[in-house]
Amino acid sequence: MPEGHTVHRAARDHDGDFAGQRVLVSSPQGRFPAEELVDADGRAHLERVEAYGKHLFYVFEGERVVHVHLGLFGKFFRRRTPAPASRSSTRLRLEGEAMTLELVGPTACELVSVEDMRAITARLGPDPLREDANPRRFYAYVARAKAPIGAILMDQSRICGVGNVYRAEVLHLLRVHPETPGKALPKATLRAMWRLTAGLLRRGVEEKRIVTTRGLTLAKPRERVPRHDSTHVYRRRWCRTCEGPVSTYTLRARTVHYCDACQPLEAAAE
DNA sequence: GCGGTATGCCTAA
DNA sequence: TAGGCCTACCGCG
Repeated sequence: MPEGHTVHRAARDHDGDFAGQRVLVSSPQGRFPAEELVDADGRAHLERVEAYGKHLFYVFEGERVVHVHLGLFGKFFRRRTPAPASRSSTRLRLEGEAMTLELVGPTACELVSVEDMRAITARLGPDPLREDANPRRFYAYVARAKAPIGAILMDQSRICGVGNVYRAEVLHLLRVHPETPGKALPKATLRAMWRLTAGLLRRGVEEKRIVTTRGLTLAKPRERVPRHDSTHVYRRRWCRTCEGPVSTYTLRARTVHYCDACQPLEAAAE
């Protein structure tokens, strides 16, 4: 689940659940130093929760920040308070007035300072899900990059929040081959790429899952797009658009999915 | 119960 | 580029 949409949705939900409260903080698994954050009653005052790309920041009183990165396996379990007993693998547990949160399997869950938080976000490219995002940094880099666009989209220092699923789907919808060098892409295609990425990510935040089919509009409340129909090429054997075979190869240790017929290399590189 | 798989990313060589 | 981290889930038997 964890591409940018998951993280931004978590920030929104958790901010609503806990911001402004003295939250009971613990680490049933013992690998997060909750005792360094809490007062004698086991609680700490949470001011707000913020997302930047795939990074989450829980900002507590006193400029103390819990930095979370879900990695490949990380997952949240959100329940009403009082919640049932924690599973033993729970790295971080937050108990608020109405909701209780458990975090399992994250790559990062650490107590940092506000300066550390700034240093982390400073390393990231613009995030299409943030109001303050400036896509010009992305355009400027791609316009002179020899690197394939398929690699650039996954590079969090160039554009952040995009993962393997959105990469495959954005390139497919724009009919761009993943091996196209950045600088071969027309400016108009780049602008469309940013807008499409932002639109798909926003839809993901609302639907709490990645759906790139059936346009950018949200599914009707009860109309759940079946899993096998939620992407065009990602993890599919046959292209949803042309029904031809989906090709895969490994680029920087990640499997790229694309359709050779819909995304020819020449066409994209004019 | 076991083995394979996954939407990520860091480090060593 | 390969390996490691770390967990849930699913299909198979």
